[in-house]
Amino acid sequence: MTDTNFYITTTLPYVNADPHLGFATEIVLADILARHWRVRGRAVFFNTGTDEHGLKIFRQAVAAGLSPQAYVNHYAESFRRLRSALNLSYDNFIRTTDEAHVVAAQEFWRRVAAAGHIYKKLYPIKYCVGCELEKTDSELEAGRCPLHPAQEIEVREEENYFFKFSSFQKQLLDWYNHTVDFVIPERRFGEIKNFVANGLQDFSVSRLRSKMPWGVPVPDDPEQVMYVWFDALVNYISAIGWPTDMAKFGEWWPVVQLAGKDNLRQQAAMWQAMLAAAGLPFSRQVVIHGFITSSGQKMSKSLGNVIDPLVLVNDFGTDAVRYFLARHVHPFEDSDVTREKFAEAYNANLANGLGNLVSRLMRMTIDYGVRLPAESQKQFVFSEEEQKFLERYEVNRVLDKIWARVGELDLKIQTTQPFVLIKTDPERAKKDVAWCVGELWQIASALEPFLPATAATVQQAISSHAMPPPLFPRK
RNA sequence: CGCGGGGUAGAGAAGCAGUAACUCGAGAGGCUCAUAACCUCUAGGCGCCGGUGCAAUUCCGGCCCCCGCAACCA
Repeated sequence: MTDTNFYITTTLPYVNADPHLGFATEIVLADILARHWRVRGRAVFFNTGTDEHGLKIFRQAVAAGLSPQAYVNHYAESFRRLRSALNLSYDNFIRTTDEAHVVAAQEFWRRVAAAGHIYKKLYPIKYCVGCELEKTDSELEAGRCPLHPAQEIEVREEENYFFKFSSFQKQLLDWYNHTVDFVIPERRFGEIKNFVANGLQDFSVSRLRSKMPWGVPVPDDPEQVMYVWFDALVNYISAIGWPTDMAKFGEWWPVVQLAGKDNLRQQAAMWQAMLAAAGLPFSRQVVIHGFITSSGQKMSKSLGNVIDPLVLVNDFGTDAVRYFLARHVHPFEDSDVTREKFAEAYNANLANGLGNLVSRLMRMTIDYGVRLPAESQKQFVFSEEEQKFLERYEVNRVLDKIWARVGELDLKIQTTQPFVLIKTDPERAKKDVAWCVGELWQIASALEPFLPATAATVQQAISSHAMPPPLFPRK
């Protein structure tokens, strides 16, 4: 990534369910950042896609009576639908089952192995005979499977490949200490420094093919497939041409990665160590956001509090959803979202705020015959403050600023009262309205990365001197 | 003493030593260009107990309560 180029990526969601609001938030944030940099004149490469290998998918496909490929095709499609639903401007949609990605993952493995960072060892796994499943420690309660507490957990040995994560501790810490803003926000950076400083354990990067065939084959070992994480993370480089198109790779790397807090380790430590092991530079930045809860609880089907982003889009419109996710979901902290909160923000800020402002101003503009000069319809720059917020990923603060301007404009109309003056001092009234329309143009321009369609509608109304349809009807 | 984050008006959310922003919601006025919209005013708050300071929401100590993580998972 050069000074003029900007490479941003979301994490690749695992395709074992339809897209949820959390991922929608992440990808909308990425889209806003991408659009904003384009406005500011940088070339942008915006990547997203789907993570499609692994045991969970394999099992669910089998349970659904589908081939894994058919199963992931179905979900990849459902994630692709987000593009139009949320008006996303990504440049690339990578699937980890894409041939080019599979080849890249294998090449990546070869390089890491050739550098001596992968080894094979026997690995004890905890197995619940009742479930017929391997269990992680966090799934066990008091050393027993919560579903089959009467049965002993069996320890079985399996031979897997391991990645020498532990040898990268010093390199990671050095990097962290020399890169002030590598992980954002700072609190998360502290967490990962702490984690790495406390010591790293090598992790398993393959699975027995006989147990789990749905993965990228390990080069030169027909018995094993890559563990899903190892292959999926490589997408960040395979998406920009590594290893076949190194010119393209050099143009865009390193990347700014967005991820949820559950992904901190994988993105900020494991993946960085993998890059180092392959002799590649670290990422530029890892931005960690929070989770979305609903009524104080994690969204889950059994609680019935799941909010489907596509339903919101259907009921309120694309820009309304983008608006809400960008301003009313905190960029870094967990946020509680309910349909009520959404509707409240919609009515207060979109219908009564922006939408109403456009109506009242356009009415006067047209009735009084006020036109915004063409040259005023060109210049736009984000204020320094707005730029700073965007660079810190605080998109909510930028919207706060923009909505403050909406409020000021409403106030301006109230104080100057052009609708009264038009009867006694029409010149004065028209001048005031002209100023207001100029400001409205600026507001619309600032809104472009956030609400692209709305921004265009407002600008179109101003330049064509025509009343737009109500932007956000009250609900 | 496993690690970490946090408790600011009904809700969300800034500030982090010197009259406690802002948004929504509530109450009372005003206006008429507008999507029963808009403007003004009002009520209401720093979890608890100590300490340091001229001054503490802000620093220090203790307590209480939430919430993550602890190697599957946005």
